[in-house]
Amino acid sequence: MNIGEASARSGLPAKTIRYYEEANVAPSPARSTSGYRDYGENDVHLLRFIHTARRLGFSLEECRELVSLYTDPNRASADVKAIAKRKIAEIDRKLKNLKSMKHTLTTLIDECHGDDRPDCPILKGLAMEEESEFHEN
Amino acid sequence: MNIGEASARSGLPAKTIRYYEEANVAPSPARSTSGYRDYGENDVHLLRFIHTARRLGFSLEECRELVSLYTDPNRASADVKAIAKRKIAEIDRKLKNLKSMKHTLTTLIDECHGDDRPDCPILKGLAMEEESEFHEN
DNA sequence: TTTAGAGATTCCAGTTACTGGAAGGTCAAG
DNA sequence: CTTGACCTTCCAGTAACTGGAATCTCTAAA
Repeated sequence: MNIGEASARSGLPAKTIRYYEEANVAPSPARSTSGYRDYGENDVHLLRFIHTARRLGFSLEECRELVSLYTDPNRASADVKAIAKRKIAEIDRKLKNLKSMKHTLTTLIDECHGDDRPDCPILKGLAMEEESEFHEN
Repeated sequence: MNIGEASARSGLPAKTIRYYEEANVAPSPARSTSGYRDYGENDVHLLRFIHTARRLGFSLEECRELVSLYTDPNRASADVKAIAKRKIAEIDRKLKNLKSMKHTLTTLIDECHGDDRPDCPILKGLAMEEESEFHEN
């Protein structure tokens, strides 16, 4: 099948599929005489696999790792588990920071009357001297 | 004060301060005869303001907006409130997706025995045909 | 048969928000 | 006077694409 169909069936834009191929994440399929990429069912599976991994927050680098684990019949599931665990820890950090951000903004908004008067607690809150309760990204 | 001190006092790396200046987010301070940037207290306030806004998840574009609101004595706090509200909605979307990601990964990990056997539920989960329960980024 | 349109190809540029490094100028201390 | 820390500018690179230009190729209709 052409890249358009592979795109429709994997959910990845054609441009992105080409980019992934260039970046050695997605497979390099056979080419037709006219140079069109020709994908098979297995390729679509792999593209969907990558798509899902990306949406789960894995970087392209991690996807490369995951794909090689996926295609390697001798892989150890312990390797995969370790990657997934690292990812969860990272997600927890992000959740923590986002919650803190939301709290700060919500507090700020609650204190803001939102009229046309020129003093605004949100701007004041952003300008505060002390460190806020969240650190790092 | 030199950029190094402004950096220490605002928490922003010197490189980043220069970049912000180039990007019209941070102020362009006066220069000494030798070309060194010379920051004042107000500049440091503004840099801290920008730093906080960035950590709260505002893009540089939004920071530009916020800074102009901050420095404009005729600003309406309603404008600021609107930006903050947009930001909160965005944070909520991110929280939702991250939670969903975490749930999926946790489920996958729980099912994974993590030994050296070659079949791994995580990889299987990633390869599943059906759409997962989360959509968009 | 021609022709229009969709879809394919490659390559180049731009995005966001920095970060690193090179090459060189300046400043204060010893 | 030299050393080392600090400053300057500029160039390149990062991640993960996205958009656009110029150019094929394929299919179906007039």
